[in-house]
Amino acid sequence: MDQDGKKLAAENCCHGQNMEQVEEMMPTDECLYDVAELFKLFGDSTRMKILYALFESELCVCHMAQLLGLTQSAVSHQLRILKGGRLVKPRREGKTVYYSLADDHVRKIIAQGMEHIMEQQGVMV
Amino acid sequence: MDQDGKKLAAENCCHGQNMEQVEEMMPTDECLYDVAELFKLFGDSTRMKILYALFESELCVCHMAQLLGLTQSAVSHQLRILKGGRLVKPRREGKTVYYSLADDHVRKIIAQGMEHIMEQQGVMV
DNA sequence: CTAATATATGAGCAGATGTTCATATGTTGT
DNA sequence: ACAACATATGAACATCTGCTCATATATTAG
Repeated sequence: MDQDGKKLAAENCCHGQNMEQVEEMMPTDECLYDVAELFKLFGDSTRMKILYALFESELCVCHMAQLLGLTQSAVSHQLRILKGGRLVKPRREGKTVYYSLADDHVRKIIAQGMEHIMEQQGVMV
Repeated sequence: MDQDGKKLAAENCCHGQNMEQVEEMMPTDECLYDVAELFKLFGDSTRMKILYALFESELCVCHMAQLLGLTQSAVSHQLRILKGGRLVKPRREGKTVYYSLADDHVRKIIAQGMEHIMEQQGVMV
């Protein structure tokens, strides 16, 4: 029993588990939070569309909007978020701003996700 | 001018861009949506904690709750979502249910995200 | 069957998120 | 300076999300 008078379930089940070991290899809460925040950036179809559109070459905001069938405003808002997360970087040329993927990691992460989807579709009936 | 009497911005800027080419290599909307949905699963710190806890070995629900300082209910709700997305799989043994990562892709994706975070922290001042 | 334990789930709620609309900022040409 | 164009941003709003609480289901022991 603990101080509250209730037995903690964890004390009774899966005794074989080495909890200390699991706890030791866990990253800090802050680190896990940051990773989650990173993946959150990829977790919206509008942002994913934008990122994928930038896979091969840079594009200006208006072209992205046109290509993806989105409002200029919506694209701009999402680009702001992506820029904040260092997933894309802007390059100004006169009135237009060209965006491109910030680094190759972004490409790798998306590719990995895409792979996983494809595999699952293959497995699905 | 288009039919609405407004010029489309995209017609005037970045003339050098080959939009057809970009459009051709774009995956279907459905595919992009699925990838976004996949990443959304990784985009919550509670779920990320759970996934990372399962990195090395399977764990039962109550142990996850204890280890991560979460309610059993909260963990169970998130496990349901993760299971739905085929990121984890359950194994029943008597009263307790052990969860483990569904496949190695999950590990790879998390590792890739973690790498990205580490790199950025290195770059930061 | 009943009690105890482990997990799952539905309802309700508070906070986060993405879009639209209007408007501001920045750049170029006249 | 002014007009036109490209982009950015703030406010408002509707939707989505994750948590808590209560309760249901499943399994085992007695």
